[in-house]
Amino acid sequence: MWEEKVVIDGPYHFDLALERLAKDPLNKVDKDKRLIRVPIYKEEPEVADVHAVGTTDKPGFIIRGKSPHSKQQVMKKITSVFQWDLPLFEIHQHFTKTTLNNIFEKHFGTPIVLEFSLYPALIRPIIHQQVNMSFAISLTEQFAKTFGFEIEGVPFFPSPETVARLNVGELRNLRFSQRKAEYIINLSKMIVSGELKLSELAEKPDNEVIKELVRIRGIGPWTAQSFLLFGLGRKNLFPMADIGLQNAIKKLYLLDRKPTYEEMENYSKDWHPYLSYASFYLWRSIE
DNA sequence: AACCAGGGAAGAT
DNA sequence: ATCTTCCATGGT
Repeated sequence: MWEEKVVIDGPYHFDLALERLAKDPLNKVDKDKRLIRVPIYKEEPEVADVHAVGTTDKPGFIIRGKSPHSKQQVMKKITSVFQWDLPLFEIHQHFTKTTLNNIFEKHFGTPIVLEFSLYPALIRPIIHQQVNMSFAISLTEQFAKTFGFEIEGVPFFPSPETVARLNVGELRNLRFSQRKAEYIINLSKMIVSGELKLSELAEKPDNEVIKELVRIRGIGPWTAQSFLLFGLGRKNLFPMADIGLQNAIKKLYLLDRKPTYEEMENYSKDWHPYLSYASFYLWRSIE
């Protein structure tokens, strides 16, 4: 058992981040205690606790882990997942000059918290394709709880090896569509065989990652962009196929219909190179 | 009951 | 290359 305190530059509104994370039952969040229990995916999976002790302007955290042996690794993972190394001030500064000014002020300091591991970061958007949010969240929960495992009550996604051995029927029983079941099992098989190496994607530029992922059946532009945004923490993604983004823009600009791709392209011109944050805050604006 | 949902593949033009 | 249709299931 070890404990470490981290102080970072503000703004960083941890409570708003927890509020969003709490919508997913797989996340073990205690908003009153300002605490989240984090699954750490590594050789020997373990759980770490992240506990906020500071304010939005002076953010501080206490991290508690199990084995001193893996402390370095866990701290590095948590720092990157919670994006503690990215100053949000500069990003807010950028958006004050744009049409997203009000939205950014309303959700001031909300960080993008990444997926806890790359494999879930790819599986989750596939599950989320085309179905409403509550059903998607329910599917994902059943998937993780049925085929994954738990440590100290914290759910972990199954490994690619486990999923690769499933048959379509086992996922159909959880109300997955035939196609989605095929997508997920085949993708897992590709990871197991080494045909797809997620950790290597992390070294490549956005456009190459998209090019490589889109060749895989079941992964289109939206899913690849989502992986880059929430899996790799890339800063400049704007998934225009996303219904939520379309609705958020419709609301922001008071349109009587969903925007065309061309309109979205035009609106987003001032938001580079932080399109991921524009996307994220637009999603927040309709939640 | 009808329409929509944090898309993508397959088929048609 | 770009547009249209089908997939498939639950929520509102």
